[in-house]
Amino acid sequence: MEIIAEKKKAILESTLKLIKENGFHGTPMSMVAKRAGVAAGTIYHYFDSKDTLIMDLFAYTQQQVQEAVHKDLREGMDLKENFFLRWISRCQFYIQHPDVLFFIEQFVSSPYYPRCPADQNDRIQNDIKEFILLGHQHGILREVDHKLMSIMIHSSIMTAARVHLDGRVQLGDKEFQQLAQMIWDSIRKL
Amino acid sequence: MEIIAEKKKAILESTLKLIKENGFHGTPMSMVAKRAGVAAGTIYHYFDSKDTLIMDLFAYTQQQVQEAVHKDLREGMDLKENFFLRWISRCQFYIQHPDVLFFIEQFVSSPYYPRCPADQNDRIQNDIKEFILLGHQHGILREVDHKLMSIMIHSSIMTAARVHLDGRVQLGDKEFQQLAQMIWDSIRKL
DNA sequence: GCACACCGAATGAACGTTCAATAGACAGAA
DNA sequence: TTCTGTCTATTGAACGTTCATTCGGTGTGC
Repeated sequence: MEIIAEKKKAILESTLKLIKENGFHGTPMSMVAKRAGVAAGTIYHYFDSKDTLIMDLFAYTQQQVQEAVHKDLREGMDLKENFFLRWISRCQFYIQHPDVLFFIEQFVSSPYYPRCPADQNDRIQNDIKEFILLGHQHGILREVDHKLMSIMIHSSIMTAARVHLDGRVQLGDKEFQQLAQMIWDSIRKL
Repeated sequence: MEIIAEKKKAILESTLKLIKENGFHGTPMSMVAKRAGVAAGTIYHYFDSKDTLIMDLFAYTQQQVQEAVHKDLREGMDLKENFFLRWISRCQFYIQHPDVLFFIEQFVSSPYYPRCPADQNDRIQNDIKEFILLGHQHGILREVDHKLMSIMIHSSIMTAARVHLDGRVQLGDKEFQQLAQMIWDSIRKL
């Protein structure tokens, strides 16, 4: 766990916010610099280029998500509880951090994504996958490729969070439970 | 149904392909012009700006998707058959037209999307929604907001197609059936 | 001779990146 | 303590490129 220099962090955070507001293109380096309270040149002290800034930002957000979800986990839960907790806390994280959600969405459907190392790609779904493997061992989940399953789950989480943030549908406790139940029913053996 | 001038269509199609290859930024108007076999200025005869070109392209792809799905529909299917057919044929359309999928993905997670009229936003899920309403009337589907449900369904389709195209998981007939079944089980009353 | 589709070089603004210059921190030498 | 040199962090004006857009002009059909 590397300690990130204050200015470096400021740069990452401003980029995150600006990309949410203006998209990848809409955010020139000069704007990032201004928002972060540094000079344009300073960015290049920490990052080789705009591209690597964005790639690094992806790794940075990944780490944030993972930490947030792990914080909520407890011992001694059965698989279903475990699933509900993971699904809901991840969804809530995205809702509390819209900039992270928007950035990840934009990143994964951009030409940047395929360029980053496969193991990092997958880290998004890593703890989901670990959970699925367990479920398969117990014979509770359907016999579906676990990679496919984990991606489908993660996509459902992001979609739900997105819909809520867009204001298209308000998600409260009841809806979280409903959604988690829906996805749970889609992966478990009936 | 407007008849689209040949050059206009060529411009739309090249933009679609180029955006798939290079993303929104990576595709300058000059490149679009070259690929479409027209002069740069010609683009501005048909479109006010790059922005409106992209917005129009969105409407254009929407229409393509809708036509493709409707072609497959037959009369006298029960709700489950209906759902399977819609889910699978839409997924297959995206797989056969990766550029459409990539463009839509990129578009909806960009600052362009919120800028287009709400009714057009929703047309993506329009026929899905119509189906859901029917299912609700028959008491077959869960009591979940139909807007939410239709978005979740559409997202599952796009995700599946995407995973297949990325080569992360090969989808054959068996997998399509499995997936449609999963999603079906997530929306129906158990 | 008017209207329309089309061309493509020219324009000007925006943007990523560079770099010479400055300031500060720190270590060792005197 | 003071001086000196080195290294790093930072600055922001300047550079060169790229790119969306414009516009004067050409060709074609009516």
